[in-house]
Amino acid sequence: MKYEAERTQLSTYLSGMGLKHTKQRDVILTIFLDSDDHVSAEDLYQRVRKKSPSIGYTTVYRTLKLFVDAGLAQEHRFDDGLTRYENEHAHHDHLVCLDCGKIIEFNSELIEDAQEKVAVEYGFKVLHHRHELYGRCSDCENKSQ
Amino acid sequence: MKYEAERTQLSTYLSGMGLKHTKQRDVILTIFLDSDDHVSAEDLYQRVRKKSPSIGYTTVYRTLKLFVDAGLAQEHRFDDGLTRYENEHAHHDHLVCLDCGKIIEFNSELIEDAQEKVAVEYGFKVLHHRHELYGRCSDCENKSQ
DNA sequence: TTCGGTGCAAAAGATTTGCATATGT
DNA sequence: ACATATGCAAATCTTTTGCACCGAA
Repeated sequence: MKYEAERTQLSTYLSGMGLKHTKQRDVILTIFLDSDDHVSAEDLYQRVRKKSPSIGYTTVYRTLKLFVDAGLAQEHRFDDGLTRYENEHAHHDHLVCLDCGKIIEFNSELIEDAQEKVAVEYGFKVLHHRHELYGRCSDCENKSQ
Repeated sequence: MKYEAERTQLSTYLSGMGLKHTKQRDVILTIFLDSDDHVSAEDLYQRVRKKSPSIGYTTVYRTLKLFVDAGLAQEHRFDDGLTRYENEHAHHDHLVCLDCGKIIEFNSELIEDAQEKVAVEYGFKVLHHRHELYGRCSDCENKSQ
């Protein structure tokens, strides 16, 4: 079964907190895991209602918060003013091409290490971070020359 | 006179765009430049009304947008859901405390270098970037233990 | 005098909460 | 049976807009 790890993680969290495992939570989890990286509550609600029209917006909203608490999702606020939820999978950062809009994921041990040094310097405990490089990808750079 | 450069920049922008130089804009600019780095419209309004109670929230709000257009301020949305405006100065990144909301600025040559390595690796030309570390500041970390 | 600016009130957009009912344990 | 979950409606919170009056150029 797909998403076994996530289901287990949620179940563990639910029983550990004396919370219930409901049909709604199951449906929402499945659709959330199948969605693009950054869904808003509204996005997800629209997808959920196609599959289960009886599920309300509030439940989707509260379930996303639950996922955050359970460590399955991260909340992010972007410049369009919407709160989006990101499926917490292997950490990565982004290169965003301002010409073609392409988004490239990257990972850099060097950056993570340097970041940790900064955190230590300020006595700051980092829980998560966001790092985005905006510019021109190689394709667009070549095209414009 | 303090803030001469900023005043000139604003005046130039205003006349260039056929806009007017008003008392309100002057008051708001002065207080904005004297404020901490990351003020929300509400923050600034509270300070402004102490000095000039007749100035409305809407004017503060619209004036901040004006500052952004004039290149005097940058709009920034952090993950706490508020829009904040920062006086546009030398580049820096942010540490954001998820408990108390404090925002600390930092600069790291190490990170900038590591970032450049990533860019080269992907043939990416970086024009600007955004790097935020979310977590707990030393004060909150100590408090909770 | 003319056109942008201001301030109020109200709209809009998104998130959050209260409450009666439904449901998992 | 009991405590949590759900779904609706309504409240909040923040950002934005409409409009009549004001004021700088």
